[in-house]
Amino acid sequence: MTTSAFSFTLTAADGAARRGRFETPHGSVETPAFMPVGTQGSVKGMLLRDVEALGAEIVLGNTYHLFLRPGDELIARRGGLHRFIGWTRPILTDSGGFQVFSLAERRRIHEEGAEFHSHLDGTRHLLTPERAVDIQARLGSDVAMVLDECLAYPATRDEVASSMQRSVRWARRCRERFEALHAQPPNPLTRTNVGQAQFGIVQGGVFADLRKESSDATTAIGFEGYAIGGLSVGEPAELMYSLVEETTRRLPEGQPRYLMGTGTPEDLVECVARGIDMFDCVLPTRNARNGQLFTSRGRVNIRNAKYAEDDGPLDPACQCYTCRTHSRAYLRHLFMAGEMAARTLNTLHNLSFYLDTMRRIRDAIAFRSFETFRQEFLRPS
RNA sequence: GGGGAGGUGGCAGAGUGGUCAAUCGCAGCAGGCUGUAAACCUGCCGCCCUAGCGGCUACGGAGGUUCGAACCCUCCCCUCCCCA
Repeated sequence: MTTSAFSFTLTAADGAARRGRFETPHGSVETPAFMPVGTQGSVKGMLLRDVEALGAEIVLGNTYHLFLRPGDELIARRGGLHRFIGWTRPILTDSGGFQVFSLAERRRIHEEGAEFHSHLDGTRHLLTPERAVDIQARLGSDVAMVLDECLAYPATRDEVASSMQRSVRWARRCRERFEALHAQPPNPLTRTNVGQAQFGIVQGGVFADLRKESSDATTAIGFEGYAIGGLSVGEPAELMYSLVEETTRRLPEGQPRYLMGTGTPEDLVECVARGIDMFDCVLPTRNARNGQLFTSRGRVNIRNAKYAEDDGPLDPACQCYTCRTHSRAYLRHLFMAGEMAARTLNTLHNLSFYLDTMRRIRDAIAFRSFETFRQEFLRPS
């Protein structure tokens, strides 16, 4: 059994920016791509029907969350995550490595894996690299991530080095398990993983030499794609950009590069400029639910009193349903009144803005006008 | 007419001699959020300002007691409840 269902093709380049497409068992994804986050099998505040209508070609799911609830075996019995949630396009699952960071006070980490106290009921669970692979195989995502340790910023060089080296060892174990699973004929619990790809994750904090060491070690293992993890955790944006730039230079040209957990609209443009092909981030969805909207003219906090009688659209340059249909005054009213529709309309807009930005980025690369686009985007009128 | 309860910052509601510009909540104002424990979190919220253990005005009104009153006393105004 091979992983031949996954392939990546570069179709254009403009400077370091790349335009491409990857194929999965559930269809293709145009890159650079933004992947809405659907941690628990739902993009919060949205119907997946509408996420698809916005042009999202792939969404995220999370190993840790889906393992705890409703359980990966339950999902496998339903035919896998796609069938379970009613999403026919590609899905990428994160490994739970981010929860090693975000739930730090509820977990203990050792060589074998990460031990969590469930945030739901306190029960103890051991997430090992092998287990993370098995769970994602049962979920049947198109792209599975290796289990890594996402470290907090700042951290000392020694802490980052030993953590990064452990992430490499974990990546090796993940790959071995992945290949072992694919070497066996599909069984009822793993048939969902046919054609699944696995991405390695580069760590190394803000230390360029450690990033380099991690890149080399991770690419030596060999994955279908490579992610850059452990960034956008509080370090200055310029530092992140330079680390992204140095890291992508060491990654294989012909394989997708995924910057995990990033970022602001500006981050997307800046990191595409440095060779990134894939992004995911909770900012558009979370901030939407909290009243902050991303627009062509900057961020809008719809709670602000100055919008109470603003009859204009949220973003005059946006064609999404929210902007075509409703005024800022109405959106503010809905939000202040705590109406669910406020969250949905806001999320719809923010995702639309992100996905539209990616579309424009792709077009700009294809037309070799990416640098012009970038200058205009970062200097909004 | 008789009896009872009460009037505190936008609302609601603590406080009942000093550490009270006054708990908590709501509403309001502003900020934050980057592989989602997040429809969440933080700050401000009498007025003024050089924003401070700063100045001023304050707990229905007017007096009074006291070194000191939102808290005690007197009178007045007002509200609510019960019985006639």
